Amino acid sequence: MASRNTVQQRIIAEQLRQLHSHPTADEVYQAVAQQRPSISKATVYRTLNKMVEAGEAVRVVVGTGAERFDHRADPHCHVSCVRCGKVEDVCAGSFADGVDRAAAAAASGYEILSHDLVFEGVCPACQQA
Amino acid sequence: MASRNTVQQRIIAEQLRQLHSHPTADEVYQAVAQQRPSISKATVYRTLNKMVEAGEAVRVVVGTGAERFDHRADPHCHVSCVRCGKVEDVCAGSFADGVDRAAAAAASGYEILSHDLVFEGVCPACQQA
DNA sequence: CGCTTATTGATATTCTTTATCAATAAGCGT
DNA sequence: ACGCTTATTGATAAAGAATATCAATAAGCG
Repeated sequence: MASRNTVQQRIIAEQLRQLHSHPTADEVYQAVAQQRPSISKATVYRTLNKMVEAGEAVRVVVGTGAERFDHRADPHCHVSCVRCGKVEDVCAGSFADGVDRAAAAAASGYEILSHDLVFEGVCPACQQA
Repeated sequence: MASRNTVQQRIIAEQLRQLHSHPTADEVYQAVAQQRPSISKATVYRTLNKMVEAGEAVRVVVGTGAERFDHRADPHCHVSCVRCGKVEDVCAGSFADGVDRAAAAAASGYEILSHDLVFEGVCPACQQA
């Protein structure tokens, strides 16, 4: 028996799909706990890691602090606000990130599996203050 | 008196300049401690953060685990090996990363200050095994 | 309906980084 | 060269995030 389909995993996956805020593991836990108060934080961490490994989610590593998770598995990049810490998608629609994996592979000798592109800046809201 | 020129800071800066392995704060501490065993880990953390803030070093955030520091402050990107965790520079010399900050700014409304491009893959050594 | 065992929940533990605070020393004026 | 002020250090506690451990639970097979 390779793997089992548990309620916990289904709820976590669904919550992550609904959260478009690039939540931390703890934030996913908060959302899941609304629906299933008995869930353990360890289960959330385990399940999120499993989803990342299965390619069903993406781990977004931004600056310092906790890791964040993205329900979108298709290639796209992120902006994070250095003031408030918010993370958003960029490259929505027609904007291609222009990253040349082949060139990186050639230059490094690595077999390139993926890449992450993160912009740091100040979000529109924080530009006001 | 704005800031002081201390031996500790000089040793840390010099060690970081000599380490081209994108060391973690702890690895920098190990190197510095060779030369000044009485140094505190807190001082290493503090000084590295100060250097990053001053633009004299770069914090490289790669996958999970500890943060890494780069003596190079000029814009370039990184490859990390998903097997052994090693981090190396790419984009050495003529390879430009082709990232379009203006487009990201236009698409997001953010004021873009910097960007990080990290490739994940398998390094030549790990490809053997 | 049992049985096996993957998964869970609760908690301890590890690991990384920051906070605290008395002691030290950098660098100014004299 | 000598104090004086206070930025910086060293040692350690504390915070925070993620993983490890392990008995209890439940998924899904026959």
